[in-house]
Amino acid sequence: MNAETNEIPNRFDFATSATEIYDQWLEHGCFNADVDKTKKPFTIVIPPPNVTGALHLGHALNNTLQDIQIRMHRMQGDVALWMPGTDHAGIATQAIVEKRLKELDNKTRHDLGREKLVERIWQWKEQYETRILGQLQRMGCSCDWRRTRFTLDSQCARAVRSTFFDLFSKQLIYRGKRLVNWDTFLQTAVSDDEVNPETIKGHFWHLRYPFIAPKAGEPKFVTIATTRPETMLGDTAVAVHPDPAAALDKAEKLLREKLQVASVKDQPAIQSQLDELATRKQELLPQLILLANMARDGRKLRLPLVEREIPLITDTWAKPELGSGCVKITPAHDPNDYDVALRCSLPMLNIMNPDGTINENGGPYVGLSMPKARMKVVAAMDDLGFLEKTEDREIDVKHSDRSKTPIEPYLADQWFVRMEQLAQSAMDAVTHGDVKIFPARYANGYLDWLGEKRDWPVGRQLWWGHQIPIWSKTFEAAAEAHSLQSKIEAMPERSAGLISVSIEEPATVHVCIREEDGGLEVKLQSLGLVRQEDVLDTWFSSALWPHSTLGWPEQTAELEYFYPTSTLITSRDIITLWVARMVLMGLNNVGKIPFREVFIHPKILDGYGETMSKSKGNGVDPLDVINKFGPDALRFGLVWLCTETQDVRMPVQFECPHCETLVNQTKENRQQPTVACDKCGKKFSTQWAEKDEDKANPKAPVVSERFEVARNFVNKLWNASRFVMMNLDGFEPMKVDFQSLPLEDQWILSRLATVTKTMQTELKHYRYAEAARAIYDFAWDHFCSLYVEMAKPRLQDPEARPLVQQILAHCLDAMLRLLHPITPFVTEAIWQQLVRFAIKRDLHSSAVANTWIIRADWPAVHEEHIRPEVERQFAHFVDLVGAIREIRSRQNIAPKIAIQFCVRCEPAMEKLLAPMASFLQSMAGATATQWSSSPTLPSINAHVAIDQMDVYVDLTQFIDVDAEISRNEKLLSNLVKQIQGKEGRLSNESFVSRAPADIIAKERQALDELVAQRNATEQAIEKLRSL
RNA sequence: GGGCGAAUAGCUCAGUUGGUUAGAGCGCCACUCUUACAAAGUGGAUGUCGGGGGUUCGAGUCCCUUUUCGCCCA
Repeated sequence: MNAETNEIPNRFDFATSATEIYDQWLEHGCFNADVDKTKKPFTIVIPPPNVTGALHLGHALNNTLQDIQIRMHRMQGDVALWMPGTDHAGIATQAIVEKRLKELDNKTRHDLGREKLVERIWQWKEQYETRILGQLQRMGCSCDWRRTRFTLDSQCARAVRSTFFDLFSKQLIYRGKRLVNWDTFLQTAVSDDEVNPETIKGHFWHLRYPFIAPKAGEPKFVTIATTRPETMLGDTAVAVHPDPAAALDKAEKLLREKLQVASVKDQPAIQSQLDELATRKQELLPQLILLANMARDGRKLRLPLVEREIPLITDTWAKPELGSGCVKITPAHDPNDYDVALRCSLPMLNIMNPDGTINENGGPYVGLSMPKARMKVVAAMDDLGFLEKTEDREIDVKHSDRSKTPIEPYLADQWFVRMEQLAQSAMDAVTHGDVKIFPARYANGYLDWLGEKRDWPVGRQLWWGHQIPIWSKTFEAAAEAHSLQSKIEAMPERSAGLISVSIEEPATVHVCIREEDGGLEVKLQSLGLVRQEDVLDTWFSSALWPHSTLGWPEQTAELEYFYPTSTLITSRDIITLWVARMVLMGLNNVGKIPFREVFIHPKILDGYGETMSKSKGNGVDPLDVINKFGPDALRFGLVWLCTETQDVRMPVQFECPHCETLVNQTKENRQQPTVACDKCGKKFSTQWAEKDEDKANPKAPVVSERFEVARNFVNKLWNASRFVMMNLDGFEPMKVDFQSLPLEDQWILSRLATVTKTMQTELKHYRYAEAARAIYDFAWDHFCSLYVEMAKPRLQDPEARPLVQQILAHCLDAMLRLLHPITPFVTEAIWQQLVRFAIKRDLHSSAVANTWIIRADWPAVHEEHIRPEVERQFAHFVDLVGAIREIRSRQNIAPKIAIQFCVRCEPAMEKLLAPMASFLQSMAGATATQWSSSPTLPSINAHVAIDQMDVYVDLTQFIDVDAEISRNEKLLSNLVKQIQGKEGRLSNESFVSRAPADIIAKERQALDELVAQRNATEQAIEKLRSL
């Protein structure tokens, strides 16, 4: 904008304006939220993005939705606090840094050591935190940056220590041996949520174990089948079903039931299974019964290779309908076998080192990796004649989500949180309605997951995270442990509540220290206690986020005022991992729920319906979208698509850096380092470019044309504002009597009041797309296409001009405020210019407009302006304009040529529409010659029937007979179709006798009108033919 | 295997308690540089509402079933 000449460019220059505006907001503390008891608090804590990498479009959506709520509540006069921060994302971040360490320096974390590695991760964190916060700022997020937290900073650390100490003291934390998912690459246990099954090609090896001293008539071997033969080194039993006959009968019964209800297509497969079962009964069953008896008789086997004696046992885990009917039991390396071992009191033999190699229990195979051990074991068994056969088979192998390497089930010491009570409290919070989840269907998953009340394994064998604050010592004898326990219990720190002590059977002492305290640590170390190496699961610290960020465990003024927070806005994949745990931790620590509402927003998918990810190459950086379309378009575009039921599908394009053409991303080209432009043919590079030859091509931003709608809307808004401002010279605020306003003014004010009300209720209920559509329709169709068009002639009339200026200024003002939460930059830019033309512009207030729209009041709903009958009346005008325009277009009459028409209507309609003559002139280029219940028709005319009016456009000068005939014929066939439908319905006896009277009456009336129209149309066609 | 969700115009999506001829934006076609906006304006064409069955006078909407896709859990 040129301040001297009042010239306004016809595009919003977001590239320079956005940062200027954001800096101004920052400079003036517009985002700051401080305790003010005269006002209501409104609080949101950000779902802290992981510092693993830059933000993607999913984050952009998530944060836009939060910013909208924050900005709206801020305008509504609440103290709106948006608490920002990032998450250390334990395993994910460490995995990335370790991977880079390997790639760049070819080193492992052990080469570096704990301290050095953690230092490196902090560097990584600083780099990405800066990038992430920068991205949020470019999006316009109005967080209170003074309060930015990190889940690993000292304040969060203190909250973690306090929580851990509290749970430990309540005996809700314990250590136990459990079979865990072991990631041999990262050398840590990972939770079930961090592993994914992948189907890979494997083998099914059938192995024989010899019996020790079998009796006459008994088999010499038992055959088992396994996909992981190396685990035989840790076998401690072989199981057979206790009653194989009954088990086979049961399996058969199930199959027969299935066959009964199966579709024809599925029947053959089930039948063949039944046939196989019958064969088994014949051939295998006697053998299995014999084996079950042998097991009961205590028969033993000699485990080959390690030459260990192991029992044959009976357990229902052995399935007679599968394989050989017998199964090897490896308790320390298989979850099902682990359960069997618990049931049958079998020893558990660990054969693996943390790095995935065979340990000393593996006999001759010690030191080999699991895959190498597998090959050697199979070869050795083959040499011994114990390999019966090998089958190819597809098998599901769990893979670590982080390192992408296969998971080894592994028996390890793990720290757990007992979930029984905690989970129940979080379930109650939702079932009692204290925490409301939108959309409600997501409550199911939350409740189901918590309902399992599985204890939470919280330890991770990592270096990046909150180290578990427990010092332990294991003794030979229980008595020694108890004596140390007594000694510690007698310490003054114990009575001061700084330490807590417990015994893990049989002889381990655990001491938990409440707060960071070097002296105390030394004291415990002098007693021979050693700190636990493990760190806590990253979700442990994020679970405290709503209260730890507000200062807990201190009872701060912020905590008292802003907690519980108002709403949590997040994505569905972390409802259990994060949302549920925040609820239970909030209840445990603060005694109150952490938030009253939770809104689960859709996921952003690409054009193929796949989730976006960097590894697929279909990810979109919000900054690319901002650079091309602007931050407001990014936000509006996301909101426009954020509906309640559907995920957001978003086809992705490369933007050619040479010619700016959008090149569709396909499953092929998104994986390639360089792609050729569809249009100019020149090459550009993608995220995969690594070689110099690829990098030589300029990199293409990845965007989506879905944002064009929003960009166009922002432009429309900008130009409508430009029009208003260009026509505000000489503007003086004036008092307005609503009742005596012309129809068009009453109408736009009624529309404005309605859309204000809609925005408020839709946003309150998180129906973002509906809100966006409401304001879009208002701004584009109602304000721009109709009101502004009608304002044009009025602005030329000195008498009408002041009033129109007032209404325009008022509407623009309110519209900008309604849009500000969604499109903050463009509305602020316009707002600050508007001040120069109209500093007082609100119809209801003589106050000077606020300097900042971010600080302006949210528009009040003026119920008294909502006039449904005015909106109905106005619709007649819109219909009339449309009818005339259609004829113009059909007859191809140039816009500059004036035409005439007459209308058959009742006097009331004439009274309503005759005063609008000037608008018909300006908007349809047409003049009415008559308004009458029986007008004299032009000799050649085109007739259009609209609600309560017949419009006859004079075509004496213009007639294109063929065009008019074809228009009428089309109309006629349409009418005939409808008449047939209605006549059919009304002649249907059951419709007439059963449908409600008002529906029937409506149908009759509609039919009469249609028949009248048909007759008129037929006559018109006849007349046209005679010309 | 269990649970949740989706399937509507070429594309992305609306469609409240069942009730005239199922809507929007983009794209497409035609015509317009009309001084806010060509990122615009005006008009137009485009649908077996995934398939099958049922309830009902009447079904995109309710019920059953089936197919395909996505997500979560096992």
